[in-house]
Amino acid sequence: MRDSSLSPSSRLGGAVISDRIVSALLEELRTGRYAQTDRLPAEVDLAAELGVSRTVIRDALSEMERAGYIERVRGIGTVVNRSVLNLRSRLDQKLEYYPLIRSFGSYPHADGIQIYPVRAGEELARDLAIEPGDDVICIKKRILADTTPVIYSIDYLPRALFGNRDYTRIDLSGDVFDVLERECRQQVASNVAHLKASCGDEPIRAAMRLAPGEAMLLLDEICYNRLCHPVMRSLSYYTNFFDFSILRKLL
Amino acid sequence: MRDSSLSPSSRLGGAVISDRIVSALLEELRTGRYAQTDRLPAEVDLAAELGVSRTVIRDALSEMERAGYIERVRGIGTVVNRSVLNLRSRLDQKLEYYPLIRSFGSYPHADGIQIYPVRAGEELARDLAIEPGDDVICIKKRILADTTPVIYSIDYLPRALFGNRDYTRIDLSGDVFDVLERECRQQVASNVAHLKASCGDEPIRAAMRLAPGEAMLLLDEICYNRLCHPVMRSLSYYTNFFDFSILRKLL
DNA sequence: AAGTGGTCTAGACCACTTC
DNA sequence: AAGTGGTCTAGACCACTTG
Repeated sequence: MRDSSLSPSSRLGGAVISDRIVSALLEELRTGRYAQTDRLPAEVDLAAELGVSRTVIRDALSEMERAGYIERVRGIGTVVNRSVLNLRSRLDQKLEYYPLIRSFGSYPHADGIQIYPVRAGEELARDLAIEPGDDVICIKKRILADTTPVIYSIDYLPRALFGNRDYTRIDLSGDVFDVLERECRQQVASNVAHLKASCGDEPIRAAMRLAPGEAMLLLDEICYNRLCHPVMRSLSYYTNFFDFSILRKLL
Repeated sequence: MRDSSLSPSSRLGGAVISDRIVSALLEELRTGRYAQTDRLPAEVDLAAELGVSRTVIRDALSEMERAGYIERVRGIGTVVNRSVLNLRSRLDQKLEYYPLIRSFGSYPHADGIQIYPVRAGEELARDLAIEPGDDVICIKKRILADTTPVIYSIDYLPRALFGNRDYTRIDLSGDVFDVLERECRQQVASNVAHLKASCGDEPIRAAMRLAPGEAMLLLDEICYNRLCHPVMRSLSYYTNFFDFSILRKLL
């Protein structure tokens, strides 16, 4: 029943048409035909115009609603939230800080890197779904945007992720997400972060060049791969260089 | 084609069957048949067992995936994320702090309440989609959990939301979400928060009884109703009494 | 080859809002 | 009454993973 000419050349993994529709609608909303409107056309109209079934349109709109760009109201229509549309630095959507720093036009790099092995205690073992006493690699470093210190990060990676290789011969100094992907074939799909405000201890404050009265966001995170298996625990201190936003919705 | 006997007595607004399925599955995952497993049955099996079409199952699973409880992997199945399942205090899901404080078994109440009118400046007017110079009601207060100060909040509500009524005769001292709903017929559907770490100024630190070296989360929020119209701006200082977690996912 | 989730169609009816 | 989004069915085929 499906016209396969609609989904050709799909080297992509998952959604094809409906993802393309999301991109197209976001583009139209930002700079195109729908840039001035606060309502999208009715679902049936969109479906007719784009030559797909209403289900496809609804899939696309569901994704956009999940991200907060629109709100669908029964009997009314599809309403646009322009404020959300213009947000950058969404803490709930972005996981990696290297691309984030680049998006500000700054050059991300690390210094003061320390790498050493530790043995997992009770808590770390539970967090990483390993046994207490198992080997864990700890990576501490300071991240700068150009010359400004913006993050102090402490990462814990299960030694087992590197198999039998000698991890001391692997370059662990770059973006830890790249390391995980390149060296461990692990993609981080989601991440649970506990949020605190922290002033940090003296060495960290000095490293981050904090003025008195300045505080940092402390993100205590566990990263999971697609199969919901933990692959990393991180503690990251973020200065207020970042203007993180998050979308909060009742579910 | 639809058997209406499946959706009886639906005083509920939206989803009926699929919402019931979400609740049932979450219950089974937490304390029932699926409490020990890390995979849910295949979609077709769930559909057959529950006597609904696969679409309904997929709607339910989509909602659960959005919340982070499960991850669906093509060719593999539906994987459970037990860590997310056990989270409380999700900053991305909860908007109101009164119920949150209650969920810790504490009694939420406010003191030091100040209410006064202000005129909107450029920024506030833009945030609230009103004109500069328009009347805005400012509510400042301290929130306590039992006897511990946990939040200092500053709320800005457009005067126009109260129509012609004399707002000084309205009780604005309780949960501001209740006030919005009861007095303004406005339900907050979503909320964009900008996150900072802050030490606060001296009066606030004193009011919150902060020790030296303690910092607070500062949430700078704009609340929207279902129609994506802003209804409130808030600045809230949260002490680390709260252990907020958030789910971060690539979209 | 078998099994899983992902996409899509075509059509039906329900619930809510507005005129 | 007309229009909107919300729910649901029944069935098809695609893409990926595993044995």
